[in-house]
Amino acid sequence: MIGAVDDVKILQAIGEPTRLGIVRQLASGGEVCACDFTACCDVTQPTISHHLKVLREAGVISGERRGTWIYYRLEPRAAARVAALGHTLLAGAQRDPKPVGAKATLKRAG
Amino acid sequence: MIGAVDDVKILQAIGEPTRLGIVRQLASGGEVCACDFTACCDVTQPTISHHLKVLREAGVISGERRGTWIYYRLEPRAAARVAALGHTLLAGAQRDPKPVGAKATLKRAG
DNA sequence: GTTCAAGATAGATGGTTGTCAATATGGACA
DNA sequence: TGTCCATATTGACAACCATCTATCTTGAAC
Repeated sequence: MIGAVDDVKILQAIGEPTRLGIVRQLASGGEVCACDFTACCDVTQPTISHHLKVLREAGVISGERRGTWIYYRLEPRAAARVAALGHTLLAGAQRDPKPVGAKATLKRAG
Repeated sequence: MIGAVDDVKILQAIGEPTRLGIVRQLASGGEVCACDFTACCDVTQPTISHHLKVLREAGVISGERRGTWIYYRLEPRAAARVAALGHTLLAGAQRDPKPVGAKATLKRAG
């Protein structure tokens, strides 16, 4: 399946307290200056910069420089992948329980 | 916000190749015997057992013993949290770009 | 060009994590 | 009771990661 590796990267990226905080702030703010993350989260500026890089390289956010400041926003493509995965899991969780494991089925049959 | 910590745990849990594979298999299979994970993923049995424990402790899956085998399934609550987060991110990504950062706004004004 | 502030990079470090081999546990069945 | 099989636990180790301090780069304005 194409994109499976990217999904892991996305989940790894947002599966960290500071980075999930950044992403949530972006989701509610739409567009946020990098300088504001330093204020909100209890880590130093290089750490924020590192986390922004991780999120950027995972395709979760993108930044645009405007003068001295850099403004970040969420990447719709990554957001869509998380939403799709959530939908898949929810559908799978609500499905009727019917075991289909090949090995288990064979053993139960034999 | 209640649940933020749990979200990180859930994302950390499914943000690993083997574990995401397990979860995807559960989503499509509904209910899977632990013995079948050993076959699919290219790791040893203790490693699978370890990953199942991580997923269990994050509330992503639950297991039920039936005779010799243990059958795992997805936990609807965790699946719902992923779906909700995906929805939040998608909504935030599609929002009109309007910077709201307090610090940045102040600086641009002054 | 100089200065100042925003952001990125480098290097170091302590903690976490994925993996394995070896062993333990616990149900099923003879 | 004893054996077999599925699963869990233990202990060890290498790789990775989040964080820091210090320093570099870059754009703006004087």
